[in-house]
Amino acid sequence: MQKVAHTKRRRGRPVIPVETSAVLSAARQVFASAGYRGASMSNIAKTCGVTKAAIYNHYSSKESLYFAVLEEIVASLGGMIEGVTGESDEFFQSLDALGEGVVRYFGARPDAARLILREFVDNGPFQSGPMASLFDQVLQGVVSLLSMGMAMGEITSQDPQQLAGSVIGLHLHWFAARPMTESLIGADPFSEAEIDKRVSSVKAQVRMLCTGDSGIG
Amino acid sequence: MQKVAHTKRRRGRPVIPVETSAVLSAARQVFASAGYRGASMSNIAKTCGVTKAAIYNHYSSKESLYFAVLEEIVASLGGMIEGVTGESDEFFQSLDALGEGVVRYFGARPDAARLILREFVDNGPFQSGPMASLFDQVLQGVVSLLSMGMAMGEITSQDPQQLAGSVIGLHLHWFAARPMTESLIGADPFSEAEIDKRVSSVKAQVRMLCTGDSGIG
DNA sequence: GTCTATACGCGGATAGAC
DNA sequence: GTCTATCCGCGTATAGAC
Repeated sequence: MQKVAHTKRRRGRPVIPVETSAVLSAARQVFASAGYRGASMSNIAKTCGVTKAAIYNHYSSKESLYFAVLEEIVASLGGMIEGVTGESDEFFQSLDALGEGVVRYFGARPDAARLILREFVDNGPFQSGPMASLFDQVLQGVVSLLSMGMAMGEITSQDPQQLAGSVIGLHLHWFAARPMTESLIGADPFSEAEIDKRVSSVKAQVRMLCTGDSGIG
Repeated sequence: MQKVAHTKRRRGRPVIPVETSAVLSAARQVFASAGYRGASMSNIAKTCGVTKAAIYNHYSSKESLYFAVLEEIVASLGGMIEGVTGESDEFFQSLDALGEGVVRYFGARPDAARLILREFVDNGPFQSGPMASLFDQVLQGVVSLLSMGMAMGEITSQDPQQLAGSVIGLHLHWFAARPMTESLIGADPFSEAEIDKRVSSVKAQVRMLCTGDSGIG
């Protein structure tokens, strides 16, 4: 497919990055739904309409392809977080913005939460390998943020680690365990309407966990 | 191993279930840590000290062994839930007992939460196959319980499905994503001390989500 | 009932033509 | 850079001896 009329192939780096993005996208999808072990290069190749051998010209191994997928995700997620932090001076407005950002991010990218959660359930090579410190930083960042909220008197005093674990679980599980969520709400969790509902619920729930006040009334 | 002195083999069901339990236990462990695809019969066989062929005398296929593992888990979990329901007339005492029961169950069986969560992240054969209706019943049961609490005025009025999804996520994630939890608390989540801490935190958190009151003061 | 040996397919990775 | 063809190891499952 996608046979482009070409005369003699121009020299230098191609303007269109071949179809690396298509490969990455297919890989993301297959890794997310089957897991690292369950995914096969043949499957990924078929999904994006090339052959296995073609993929090996861009990625030296299955693992390197997998790493590329996860790197792109943590980079875009990190960028999103940077974008929303410091938007407001008020503590709970920042926390709301962060929660909304995360929910909308996972809502817009159905594979992301699943891939991240898999890394921890599988004790995967990305989270336990080169990026261990990066994930650890994120965790400690969440704990620090919550601890700061407690020190400021904004959050009811409690164990920040227990709170962090629950808040993260509450975010990831909804989008990662899709069949459960679908069965629960009887609708597509990734539809616009359902994402909006999740955003407002999560905001209220996080505030309830932090202060016992939903922040609505 | 486990060579029992025997003369002529007594007829009928053996008193000691051979070593089916050892196979099941090994299978549970390997399936939990590697996932269905990632687990291999050779690995399971090695773990319990028999050969692959021996396992096939007890279980006709890898899938049937996997099903046996999950059936045992849902049965014991269901039994535990039955045991704690109706222990008290007071709504939140029942809810506390249920939460504590679930946390202690997952805390005592490190593979359980992981296996259950995997089923939903993988859209696995157990949850999407013969036991779909069973899991659905559990989900609807949680929603019903929360809805009832709202009708009784015990729980602040909110979307019960959103609340159920978050509560379930909060329970499962902590024990299923072990490396994350370990990194978060810097200790073994399955140690007695940490389980106790989780129990009290979860109780307080669920009450916060339901009413905004931690129930402690 | 458990073992050894093996059939058979699939998955990751490479060689070499075009 | 992409293709076809192939190597090789691993995984499920079975056959047949003991």
